[in-house]
Amino acid sequence: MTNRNVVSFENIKVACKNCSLATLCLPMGLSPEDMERLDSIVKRGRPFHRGDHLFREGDNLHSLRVITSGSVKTFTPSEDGGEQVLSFHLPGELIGLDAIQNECHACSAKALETTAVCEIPFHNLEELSSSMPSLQHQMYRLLSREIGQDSEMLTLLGKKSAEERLATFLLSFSERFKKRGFSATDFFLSMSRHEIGNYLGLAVETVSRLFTRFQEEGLLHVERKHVQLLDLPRLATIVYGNENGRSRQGHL
Amino acid sequence: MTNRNVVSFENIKVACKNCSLATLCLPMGLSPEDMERLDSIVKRGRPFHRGDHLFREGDNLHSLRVITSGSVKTFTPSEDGGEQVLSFHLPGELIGLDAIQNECHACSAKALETTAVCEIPFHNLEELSSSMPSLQHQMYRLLSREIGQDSEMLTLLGKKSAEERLATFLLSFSERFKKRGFSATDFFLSMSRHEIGNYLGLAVETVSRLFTRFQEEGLLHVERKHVQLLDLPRLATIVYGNENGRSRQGHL
DNA sequence: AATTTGTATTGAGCTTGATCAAGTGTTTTT
DNA sequence: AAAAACACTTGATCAAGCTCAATACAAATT
Repeated sequence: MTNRNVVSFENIKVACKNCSLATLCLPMGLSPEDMERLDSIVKRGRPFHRGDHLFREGDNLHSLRVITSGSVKTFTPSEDGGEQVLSFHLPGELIGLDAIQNECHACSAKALETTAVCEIPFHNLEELSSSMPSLQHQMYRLLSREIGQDSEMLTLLGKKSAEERLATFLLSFSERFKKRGFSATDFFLSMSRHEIGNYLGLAVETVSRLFTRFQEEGLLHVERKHVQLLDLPRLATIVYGNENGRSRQGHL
Repeated sequence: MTNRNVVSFENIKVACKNCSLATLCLPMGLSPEDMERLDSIVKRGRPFHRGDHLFREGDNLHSLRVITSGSVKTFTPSEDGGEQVLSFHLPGELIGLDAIQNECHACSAKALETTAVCEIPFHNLEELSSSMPSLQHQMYRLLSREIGQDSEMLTLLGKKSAEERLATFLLSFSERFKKRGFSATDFFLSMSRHEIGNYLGLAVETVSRLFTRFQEEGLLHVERKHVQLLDLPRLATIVYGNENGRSRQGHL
């Protein structure tokens, strides 16, 4: 017997128009009618748990996914069990874009904590965007943004010191949490030191030492995953130069 | 008096359908009719000379550009005169994709030698792709490909040793030249050692030393910009591991 | 042809951050 | 509650690759 009072996940239908993330997410800038059309192809499934794969390298591309709560890392596994963390994703962010090229995922994605996502079947999205210029435009913008973000990361890995890398990392999360209505100075990082190091091209030990040093210098307070940024201006100075930003490596 | 026998650049109209790069370029996979429509919005201007900017960081996005001959580097200049080279582009490659997000170029592009390009006004392209699903699809694919390439570069900068970086660089050019009908083992690099180092996150001196060492080890012959790869298999071993690929830094 | 300027190579020494190793604290399993 | 597994921190040492410096070579300019 089906109990009408039981709310099953399949029945939970949070529409884009009611979603607090709409201004950060794919529907950004769409008219209410367009949003409704987009909404009709979006699927909202059951949540993933810490460590679950959202998809694996080599999987066929079925859907793009938007994080609605929780967080995710994307990474390219290598034969020998190692991996390169490509990025960490927060609510409102679209993942799977690198799979469009070959209709096959080029990286894996794993939930860092309990995580809910909206799935957008790519075939439907493509079709819909064909008849909805505003959606097509938004797709171009999001794809382009991803490229721009990757470029910043290239600069980080190519030119910045360990100190600058961690400061950049922390400020990036600060801003992203702020945009989502959370504190810019007090937050929990869902990933391990190991994953931070991997992402930033540093050894775990270096990350750990830097956290300790930053704390000694009064830049932040850290206790395990809980981070409180105590001096945003000084962190910004480390990242963007001025008296503090002592960058390695030469000019061209 | 206008001499009808003088061919001016404005009159040179190499259509996509006659272009040898069509299979690598934006029109890839379009039907002849669709290609014709795309062709109608493409502009072919006069060539750029070595050192000329195709566009600068901060310029408004007018057009995407495809290299038709020559080569280009894209880079983000930093206040202090330094720069991060983001990538080197060969004929058939589309540049300017990172500008779609803000309709403003996020990097600069400079010709490394005499270089010709096709310009595709983005506004027209977007409009056209709205009524041409195959073109929209191709745009999604190209944007996605760029993201995938950036990810590979992140792995290179985050995990690979200097040796692996240069070997990867050389094999990448080898393959790209081959795709364009040139020799995979004998080619000229149009960029300086400085630019190679910048791109690979290495000092010029390291690049120079590696070229010397690779030559001593019989992997290649190099004289200034002229490179001859003598042992592709061994270069591949450096890049993709096996007995040779001694990579720094740990697994997760 | 000679000078200047820019680019590449080579050497010596140093620094940043990796590696190795041990120890502490936390979480999960039994 | 104890044990095991895991994550993080801290210390000591080492090396890859950067910096500085000198030189060689090529291209451009006079």
